[in-house]
Amino acid sequence: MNEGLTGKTTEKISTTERALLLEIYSRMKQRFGPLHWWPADSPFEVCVGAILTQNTAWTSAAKAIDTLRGADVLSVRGISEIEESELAQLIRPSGYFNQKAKRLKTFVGWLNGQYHGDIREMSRTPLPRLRKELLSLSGIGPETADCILLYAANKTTFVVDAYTRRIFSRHGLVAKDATYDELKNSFERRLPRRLELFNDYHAQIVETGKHYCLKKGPECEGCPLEYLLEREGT
DNA sequence: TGCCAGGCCGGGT
DNA sequence: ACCCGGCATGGC
Repeated sequence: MNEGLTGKTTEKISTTERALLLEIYSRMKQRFGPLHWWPADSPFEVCVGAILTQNTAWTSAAKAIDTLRGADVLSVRGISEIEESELAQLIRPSGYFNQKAKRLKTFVGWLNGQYHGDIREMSRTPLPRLRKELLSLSGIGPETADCILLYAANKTTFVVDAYTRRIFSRHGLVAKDATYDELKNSFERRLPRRLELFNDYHAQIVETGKHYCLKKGPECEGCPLEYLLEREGT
């Protein structure tokens, strides 16, 4: 029986654990098709979206992004030059607008100072160092950093979010209180280290979560992972 | 009406 | 090293 994907570094990785994660991916992909995330027109918009969607429904973040685009501010220069208080008003629909305005300012300030405001230049930095730099910014935590790394900078890093924890714990595959890094390492050690796989795997998880694993709402009926529950028996 | 959404920070223990 | 209150709008 599966003992769960605990992420302990001493744990041996069996071929069946790897196969299980790949099977889960296969079933999600059969359900939703390839998703080729992230929904954005440019790598910089990915970064903006990653900050604006923190603990917020994507539809709300998308509204704020549309407002920014409409105000012709959805660019490194645009965010850099606009007054922070004015920026906050533009992104009101995304919630936490004062905090997020500051976080966007922090991000572009760093991007300008370190990489001449150039995402491609940023992306040439090796993954471990770039991840540490992002995490050092106030307002960029592990999930936001990994989203930027994976979907804007094309780094092969696995993104963990609320859906990942909820889906995999609901199916008895991880502890409910597993930390971010435990979950991330668990996936990264078991899965082939391929950019396209990491990219689409997280996208499939979010799609699965939105359809079948909200806190309230539809149970697992029709969920691509529903078959995993049969062995639980309460 | 109240709860929830693709987190994170800062201060306290 | 954890724990918690705060942050805020929009949808159901």
